[in-house]
Amino acid sequence: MIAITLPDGSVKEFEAGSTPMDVAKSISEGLARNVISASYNGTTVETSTPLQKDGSLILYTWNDDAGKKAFWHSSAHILAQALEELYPGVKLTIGPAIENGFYYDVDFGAETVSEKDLPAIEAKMLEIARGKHEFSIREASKTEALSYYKKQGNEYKVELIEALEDGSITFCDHDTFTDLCRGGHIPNTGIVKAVKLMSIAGAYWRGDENNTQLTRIYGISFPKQKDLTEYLELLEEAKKRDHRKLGKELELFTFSQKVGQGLPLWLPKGAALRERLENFLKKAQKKAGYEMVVTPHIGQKELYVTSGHYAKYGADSFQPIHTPKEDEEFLLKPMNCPHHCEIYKSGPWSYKDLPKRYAEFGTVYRYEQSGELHGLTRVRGFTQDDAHLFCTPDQLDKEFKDVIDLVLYVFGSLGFENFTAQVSLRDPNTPEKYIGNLENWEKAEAAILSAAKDKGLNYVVVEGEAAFYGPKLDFMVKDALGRQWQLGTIQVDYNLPERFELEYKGSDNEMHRPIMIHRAPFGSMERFIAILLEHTGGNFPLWLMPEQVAILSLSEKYEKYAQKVLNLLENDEIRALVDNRNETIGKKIREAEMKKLPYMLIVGEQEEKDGTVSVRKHSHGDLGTMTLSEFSELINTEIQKNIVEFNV
RNA sequence: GCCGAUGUAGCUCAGCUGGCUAGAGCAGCUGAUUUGUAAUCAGCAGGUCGUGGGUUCGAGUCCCUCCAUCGGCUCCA
Repeated sequence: MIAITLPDGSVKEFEAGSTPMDVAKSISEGLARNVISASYNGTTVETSTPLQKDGSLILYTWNDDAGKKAFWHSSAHILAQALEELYPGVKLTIGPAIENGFYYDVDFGAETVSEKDLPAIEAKMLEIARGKHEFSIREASKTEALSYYKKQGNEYKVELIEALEDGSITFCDHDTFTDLCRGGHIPNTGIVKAVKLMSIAGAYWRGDENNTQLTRIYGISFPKQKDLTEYLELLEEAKKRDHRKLGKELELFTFSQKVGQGLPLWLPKGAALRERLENFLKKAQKKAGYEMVVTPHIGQKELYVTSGHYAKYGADSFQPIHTPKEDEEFLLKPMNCPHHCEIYKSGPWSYKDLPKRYAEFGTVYRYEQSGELHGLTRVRGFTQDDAHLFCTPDQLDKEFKDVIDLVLYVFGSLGFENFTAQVSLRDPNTPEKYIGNLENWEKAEAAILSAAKDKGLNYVVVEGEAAFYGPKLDFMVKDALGRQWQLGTIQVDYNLPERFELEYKGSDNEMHRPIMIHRAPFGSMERFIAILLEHTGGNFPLWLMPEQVAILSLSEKYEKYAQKVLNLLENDEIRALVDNRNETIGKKIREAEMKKLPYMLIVGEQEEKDGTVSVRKHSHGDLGTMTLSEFSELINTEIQKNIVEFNV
């Protein structure tokens, strides 16, 4: 007999060799029907794995993340079998579960498979699923495993197996299909009732662009057809919040083939929104002791040679600008830091002058690969809400923490609650990617980790995500489709001060090197506004709205009164417009609703007589009649509600 | 940059296997209407079918080049 501990703490005795499914059956028949995966002593097991010793068992259903993972991983096996049947000779590589669904990377050889082929593959998958084939794990020796795939001529699986230890290799079988697999499947294929193959894409073997490009097929599957329908509806809803679509509809920004790809053009309403955001941050920065600076959009090549940017990115950047004079080369600035270093260098500083905090909404240009451009979230010309802090080692911790507070203030004020704090460290295996010495890197990384810890941030650590000059604390936010984007960033840098030979005089009358903090709470205006658009669906907080109120005249007869209302609102610094077109009130309301105008004021005979307005709120409907001062108060209360002052 | 897809009027889209002067709705303009909480009616105008080449008696439709966009990969100072 073995003792099995369940998540509620209860311990039950079972015969050795009982399976998680047996345990589920002993608890309830309903659970046995729904259990699709399990973990034993912290390791994923099959529901059919015989348990031989005491331990703690967790049973998973579709409602658990681990259950979904097993479900989708198993679906990837079904996809692989379908592909083998439809495309004999296809070489399988890897097929994991992902956040939403699964994919399988395969090598089709000379054959081209496109989206048109997906329905046929889906049909095959469902046919296999309906066969209710059981998944079963078996162990295999390394020799056996190697010879199996060598016979198939599958060099990818051979490479994978060669990296595995003999004795730890398992295969998973179902129906006629076999795959190298470490386990974690649902009991049988029949549980998969709905499948949708989403897209097809190229993906490099092992994520390295020097390797063969494989074909990746993305899919998602569900235990009920209804779940799939709901998921697809959710995706449709998300598409409505796409910032590219909303940006066009709300007349915020546009692109022009003639100007060039990745170079956004800000329309009047977008520019107004942007300016408001800038002012919001400027105000907080002023309180936090920042000073604004302004630097040019280009700089001599030498500047970037000094900073290291030229060596690192020179070949992949916009190429140098040549002047009539020979041997003169300028680069479009890809970053503001070198310029700010030179500002620091413009005067001698004592430790009493530090920290210096130079801020600039600095526009930079980076030659991003064409396939990488994406609306406003990845562009070639963008404006960073940049600042560089130069401080003494003693000041570093406090300065860093103050910046964290500022970033949290910005995120909080704009409603970004679901962000991930990510400590981005260097990859110790690729030192050639970074400048500076190890000692400085370790100091910088330690500074970030301890500040993040002290601040109680819930953060993840990711190696290999650091900038080439220093580690970062990044604030990641997801877009409407769940893709993660880096918005705010704070970086500790010991290297640029060294390269630019920055100094200050210490209390010991000796020269010392300051430490530099790079930081951008928004990240860039472009990306921040894009993500803000997707989060709010275009319904920005009232204080940010380019237009807050539309005054809709019932007919042209009331134009004078509408104009009077407009003037009074403008006196209260409320942004309003008059719609006095020769259209029905229904149409004016409809258009104002579609433009997401927060408030509509309807004025007609009655209102003019009483000196009132009839108030309608976007997506809430009629709020009734009120006097203008009542309305003014209503709207100002709402505006104030959103604005929290930044306290240092 | 790589893999796959897409590109028709300002916007959203139709145009089957190549065949008369390329269509619709919305937006625009003109006129009528002067309106009470999500589309008033009528008329008019608007397109080198992304670009350049090719096949063909004939190309929006087939083939190639390039450009841009979309979904991924790689990259992201």
